[in-house]
Amino acid sequence: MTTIMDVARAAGLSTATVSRALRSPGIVAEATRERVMRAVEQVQYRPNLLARNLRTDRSFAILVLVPGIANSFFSDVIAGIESVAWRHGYSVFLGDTRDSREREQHYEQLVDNRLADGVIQLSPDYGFEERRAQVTWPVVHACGCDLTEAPSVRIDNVGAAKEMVDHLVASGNRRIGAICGPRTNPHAMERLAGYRLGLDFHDIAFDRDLVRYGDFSLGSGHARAEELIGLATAPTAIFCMNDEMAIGAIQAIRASGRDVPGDVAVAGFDDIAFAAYATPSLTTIAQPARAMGEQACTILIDRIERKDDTDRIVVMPHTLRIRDSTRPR
Amino acid sequence: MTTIMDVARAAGLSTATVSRALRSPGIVAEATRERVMRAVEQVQYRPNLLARNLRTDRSFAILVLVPGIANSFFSDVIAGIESVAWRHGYSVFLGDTRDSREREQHYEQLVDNRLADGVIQLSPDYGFEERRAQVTWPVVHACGCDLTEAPSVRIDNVGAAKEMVDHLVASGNRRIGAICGPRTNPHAMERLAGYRLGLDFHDIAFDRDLVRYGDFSLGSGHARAEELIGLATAPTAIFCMNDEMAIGAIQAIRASGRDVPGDVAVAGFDDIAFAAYATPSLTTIAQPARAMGEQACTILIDRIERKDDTDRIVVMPHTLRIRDSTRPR
DNA sequence: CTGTTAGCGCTTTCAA
DNA sequence: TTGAAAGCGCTAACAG
Repeated sequence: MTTIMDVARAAGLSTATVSRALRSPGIVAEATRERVMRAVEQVQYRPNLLARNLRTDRSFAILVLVPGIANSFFSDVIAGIESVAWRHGYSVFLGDTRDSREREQHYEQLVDNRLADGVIQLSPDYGFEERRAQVTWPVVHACGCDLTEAPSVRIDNVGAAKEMVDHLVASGNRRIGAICGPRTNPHAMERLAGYRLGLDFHDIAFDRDLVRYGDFSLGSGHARAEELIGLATAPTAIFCMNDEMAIGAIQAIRASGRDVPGDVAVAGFDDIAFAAYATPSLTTIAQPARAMGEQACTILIDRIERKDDTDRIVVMPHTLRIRDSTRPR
Repeated sequence: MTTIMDVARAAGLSTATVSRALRSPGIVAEATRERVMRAVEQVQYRPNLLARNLRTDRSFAILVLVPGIANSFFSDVIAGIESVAWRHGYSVFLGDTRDSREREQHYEQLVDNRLADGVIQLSPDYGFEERRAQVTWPVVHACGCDLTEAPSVRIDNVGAAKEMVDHLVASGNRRIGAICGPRTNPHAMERLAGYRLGLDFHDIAFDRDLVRYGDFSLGSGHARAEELIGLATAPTAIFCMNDEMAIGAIQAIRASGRDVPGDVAVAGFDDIAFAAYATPSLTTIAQPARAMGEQACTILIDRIERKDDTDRIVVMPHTLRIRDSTRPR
């Protein structure tokens, strides 16, 4: 393995000059720089970033904490993060927490140990924030909720969910079921709050029997939908708190011989790529997943490089996308 | 920031002893170890892994090169990689190459620069292998093709595609279209080869008009399917080289007023989570994505740690999963 | 079993 | 504009 010493030797210069020529080309003489570059070529020099990072106490890496990489929405957010990180010369560590606090803390050690300069948290879990005081490195939430502290980026989950209920009511539904996420999930709870707000607004009594709790997976959407349509007074519409559950629900409803939206309308949340290609195409709330990742990463890098320390909370716009799964009958 | 010196001072020991107590607890006296641990607590010591890695010339990180993180199949493979890496104490760098050679090479610098110990390549592109001779770090392919050099893990793409054709023929189809991936993609080409093999086997003439080229996306499946069903002599079955395109195709076919599988049967490849929940549920070839990632990561770590240098090519089993989208009429 | 010491490869004063 | 030299925080001989 060649080192900066080899380059110095080959160029007949000191290591300091080689370092300068490589890092701040402006401060060395033109001719010197060329000699260095030639020597670099000649000995096939590849800087050892481990050494540079140790010396400068920077790693130019960020850690992304994601509850589950296989989730379509999250992978879109990550794609956004990656593109900004790439543009700024940062690498990204992927930390799949699987909603486990143990894994999360283990991964945070990367920052503690100087292997990463900061973290982007995709989980809305604000429990993280309780330890915020002891956390010395920069953190930003890419998918925050109302209670998430700054800096963070999020959408108005409550407002979006209420809009969806408005739409379902406007389409002729008054008996509206919900397939929620886990009770411990802030996104799920905020969307549920928006759902209740919507019902109240339209003077529809809340019926706890019409609310089921899934885990954001296709399978749970399927299972919970079967329960709902099996009810004595089944709902005419089901609002699922993410698209995966909605797609699972559609399948369950059709398998029972019912039509979507003919017998039961179904709505989702997120607008993942599959939503537009579901059969029938899925009405949902579009979150700008990619842009949220880009925003979060920009904020994080600004903080790492101390270009901006203001505690921003960026609320991104969402869009109600009406498709066939809720077309009025 | 506290260092190993602070711990040594607090414990009244040398830094060497502290290092030993932390790294190989067995070789220091019980009492000493306890003193160290107490001191670590007391000064809130967090080892600087940058320094350790520099000293040991290891990074305990691997680089995963993926053509597109948002692809469901790839994110499953990554989940498998991550779980094995985690178990062995390795972190994973995510390199989204977007099929760009420039990005790929940029990311490879991480290994060149000692920030990663090895790489797992998810792209089947064997062009990478041409440079293999100059590549000094360990590489393993998690989704190889026939031409991929060892070490790699893959499935029998040709055989699997042929099996699918067998199934379609057995279900009463003789006019079978194909929606392929890009001509430059080895997986696409191997599956196409299997498709032709299947046709030959059943004495069905190959009709180039029945083969369309997409890019593995939902949208391209939709577009190419529209072309196929618009043909004067439209196919009675369409074999898509991945599930995304198959799901896009199903939507296009149904939107045209035709029934799946009634008028046109549709098959996919991969068996991503959405396949079983498509409407109708999608017949496909199941690849053990997660297990492939696990295998690849195990092989890579074995090589990094020189526990096993044999040039293995692991061929994983695939499964034809017959679902509603191809049920015989 | 523990301490002393010499670096790992780089950047960055300080002097020239 | 360049060089000498110190040192980032850690590990691993080598002694004792």
